Amino acid sequence: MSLGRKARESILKYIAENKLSANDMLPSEAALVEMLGVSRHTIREALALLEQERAIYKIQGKGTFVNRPPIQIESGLEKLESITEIIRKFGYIPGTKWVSIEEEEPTEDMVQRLNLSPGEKVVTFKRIRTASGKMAAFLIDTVPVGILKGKVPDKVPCESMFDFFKQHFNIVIEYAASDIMPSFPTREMVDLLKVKKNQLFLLLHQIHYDKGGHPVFYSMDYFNPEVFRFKVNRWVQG
Amino acid sequence: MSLGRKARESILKYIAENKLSANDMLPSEAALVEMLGVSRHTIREALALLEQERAIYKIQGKGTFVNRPPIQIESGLEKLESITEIIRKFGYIPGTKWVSIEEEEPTEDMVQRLNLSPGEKVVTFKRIRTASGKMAAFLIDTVPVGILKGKVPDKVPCESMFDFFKQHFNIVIEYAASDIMPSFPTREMVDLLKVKKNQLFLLLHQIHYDKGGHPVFYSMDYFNPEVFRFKVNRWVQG
DNA sequence: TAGTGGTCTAGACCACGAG
DNA sequence: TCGTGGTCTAGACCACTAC
Repeated sequence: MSLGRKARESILKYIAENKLSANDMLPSEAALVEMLGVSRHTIREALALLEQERAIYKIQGKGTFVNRPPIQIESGLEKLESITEIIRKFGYIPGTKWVSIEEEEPTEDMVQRLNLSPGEKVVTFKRIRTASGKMAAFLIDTVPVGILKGKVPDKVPCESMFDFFKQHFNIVIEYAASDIMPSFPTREMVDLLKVKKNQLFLLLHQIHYDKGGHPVFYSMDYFNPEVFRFKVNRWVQG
Repeated sequence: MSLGRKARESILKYIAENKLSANDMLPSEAALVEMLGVSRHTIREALALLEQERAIYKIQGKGTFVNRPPIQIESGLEKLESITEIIRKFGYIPGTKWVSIEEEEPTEDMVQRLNLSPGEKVVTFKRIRTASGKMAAFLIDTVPVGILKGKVPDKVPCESMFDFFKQHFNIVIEYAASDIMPSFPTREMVDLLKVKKNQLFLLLHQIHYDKGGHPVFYSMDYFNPEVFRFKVNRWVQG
């Protein structure tokens, strides 16, 4: 953990211990330098982090102030996390049941969305995710064979596709463009999961991109709303 | 204009003049220091700006690279807009059919969510929103009478509640915490809207806050997914 | 005038990636 | 091993706010 991160923690601790509330002024940067024994650059790094999180705000010439607290800090759908992380955050134990890994011809849609080369096939991964044993989500991930270096893996040793791409192909997912919609289960899900035909699911269609903006994989995630409460934090202008 | 900003311009100019394209490597930070005659700190400031704009990306140990330019991101649910604006953005003509405006006793939930004073009542606004005549959404807005200065309006002269609060009470909505879930229509909706009992809706439960972080109103919005395609842009870490 | 955050410099060492 | 970006220090001056 960097000194900047540590300074961030210390400042948060200071706010809590001294019971600072909305619009209270923090110690000046010079004072924080003395208090925490680090350089001003490091203090400003910590303050920049807190400002990004909307925990504080600065006014030149006046000082640094605590932001209105009642804004919930809980992160919502706008933050891209692996489903494993999300299940843990909800206090459940994540589990996975593999359904299938198959090489397929891509649909026209997929060719466009994943920017596939002519003739390039895709590999489809199907999984059931569980939260403390309860059916939480049904996941269909579609990956170009090119990304997998032409090989169709017979096993994926990771809980999360993010870890899989990071560890085996050094690809870091950074961004996902998601369509979100209500949905009934597919016939396959009714058979596999023993859910009712008219049970409600939240369906996310997502294209995942790496740092360079290249599409890496497509996913169709059916979430069980009885397990998850989905949140979105929405800002004007942002 | 700061040196950092100027350096940003110079780097963009460099990219254009040397015709760098996606994934081409930029000169190293040390090289840019020499080229532009400023300190490394300033160069890093300029690069941070460009990285935020997603014009470039960095990989530690390797270098700094030009990003793929056409990463144009349609704004999604994470941006808070009035439904009127959203309908317009989809190319439809927004319309409103008023259902009712009624003063009510708040539920316990509502007392907590809207931080109501003891005994404070709420006013419930029910509307049908249409998009070029098609049923687009069913909206239930719940407002503390305190916000309305104790009066129950018999009409709302605005298309959007945001405009209503801005124009009549000088309250600017800045943020909403939303729960998002799939839903069937309520019995009221089935009667009013002539929709099928098992038609799918996307339901958003939202608390709207003003700039000061005070809750202003609660809304339950049932969206017709046949009219809207909902998007969320999701980032790692952000 | 004094105190605050904003910008900038010069220099150092560390962590990562590739040959 | 070398070059890259990541982190950190010490010190300087500027711009804005308040008194």
